[in-house]
Amino acid sequence: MPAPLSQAVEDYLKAVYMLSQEERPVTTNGLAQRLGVAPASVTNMMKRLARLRLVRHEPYRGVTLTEAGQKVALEVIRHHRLLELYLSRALGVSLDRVHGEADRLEHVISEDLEERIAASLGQPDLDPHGDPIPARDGSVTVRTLHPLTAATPGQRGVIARVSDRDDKVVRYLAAAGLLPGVALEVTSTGRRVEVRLEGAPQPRRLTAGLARAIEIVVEEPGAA
Amino acid sequence: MPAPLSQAVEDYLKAVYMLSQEERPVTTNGLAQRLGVAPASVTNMMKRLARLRLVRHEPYRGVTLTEAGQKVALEVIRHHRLLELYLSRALGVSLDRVHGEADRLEHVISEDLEERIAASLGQPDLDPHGDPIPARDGSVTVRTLHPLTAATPGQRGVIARVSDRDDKVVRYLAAAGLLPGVALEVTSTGRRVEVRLEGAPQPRRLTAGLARAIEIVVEEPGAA
DNA sequence: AAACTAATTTAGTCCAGACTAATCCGAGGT
DNA sequence: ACCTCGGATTAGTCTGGACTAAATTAGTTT
Repeated sequence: MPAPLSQAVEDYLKAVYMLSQEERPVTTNGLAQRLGVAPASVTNMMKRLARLRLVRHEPYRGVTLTEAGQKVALEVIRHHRLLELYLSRALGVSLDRVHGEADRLEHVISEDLEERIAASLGQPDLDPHGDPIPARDGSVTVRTLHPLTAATPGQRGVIARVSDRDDKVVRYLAAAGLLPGVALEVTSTGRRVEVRLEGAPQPRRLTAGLARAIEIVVEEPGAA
Repeated sequence: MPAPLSQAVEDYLKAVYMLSQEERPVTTNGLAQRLGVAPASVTNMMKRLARLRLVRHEPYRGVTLTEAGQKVALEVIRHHRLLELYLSRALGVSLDRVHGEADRLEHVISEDLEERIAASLGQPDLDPHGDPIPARDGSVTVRTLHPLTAATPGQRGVIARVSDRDDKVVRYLAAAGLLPGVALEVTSTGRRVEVRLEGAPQPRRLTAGLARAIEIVVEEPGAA
């Protein structure tokens, strides 16, 4: 059996996967920034991961995950998102804290525990921020979402995802009731987006940073 | 604020505390064996911990925890035992697996999560093996228990504790129904101990290794 | 095509935590 | 008082994972 992977290795692989979802190619600097680490440290680790056949590293060009590397990344992400949902649902941990807690727990739970958590949640497929939970076999159900920043005035929709990157942002959004599942109408766009929550009389203005953290599913007026 | 302590440091402090409960002085070899590490590594770490004022180290004599060191150890043990109980109760993890799982989780849960777990269990004071869970303030309620190996024939009692050191042993005992809370009568002692469980017609013979893992509270015939 | 710039990689260092091999105490038996 | 022997410590090495400073490369600009 292969030696167990360190927490650091898991973190790097997870970061490569997540960055590759948002921008190609995945750069050294991008990873360094995401991980809060010096670029040289990233290069170093990428060489190690390449030796382990977990990534392909084209010097100066970027990095991609191999099959094996992606498998590890998805496993860690599955842990992370299951834990977020579990902590939120079963223990009432607030939405802005589940991310940090899960970041540490994700590396230490056994497959047995993972499965028990998944079972107790009914094999869910979305975490509390609206991100998909990869299945045990590594498959991910993708939804096509619309960033709130790209909405047009008059559009109605439902919040589908709230980025968990910055817990300050999450804390603010949660306090304002801007959570996955909440219906809203976009009343004005531009530098700042204005939305009116379902049932609320007043629209509410969001800073660019807040709006960027939200994605919605647009309501089809006459969908089947 | 002091730098956060590494997992290794927490493990060593926990081991010092637990060993000191069973034998004085706490020796380098004892720790090495307990931690599955070479004696030289222990000496090394003890010097580091002494510099951090977490232990007092008398070279060639042994080691004791300082106030600060004991506080850390009890905190980790509290985490460990709360987690064991939680995993067992809330997620149905089997008794022989909770220990290993908790050994990894104990280092990564926040104080907030610790408190939520404790609350959801009703601030318990015993873990599923019958070991006391230290309170938040570091106080530990000690019970006087009798090792099964020291019992005399005819004594009746209730299993109060099952050592979690060796999960093979725990697995066996759990399968045999020898768990905390179970009433029994000691039918014969010596090299091998024989006990009859409450309601069982046949006594059951235990190897020395199994008997050593069990402690009981002896039934007072006419207690007030 | 040459030069500049920003990103990347290399080179060298550090610390934590483990190891082995060699040395050193200290307690008990003579 | 001395020797011996097992436990403890020192000395030296290794690996993982981080850092800074210096060198290199790719892409853009002129």
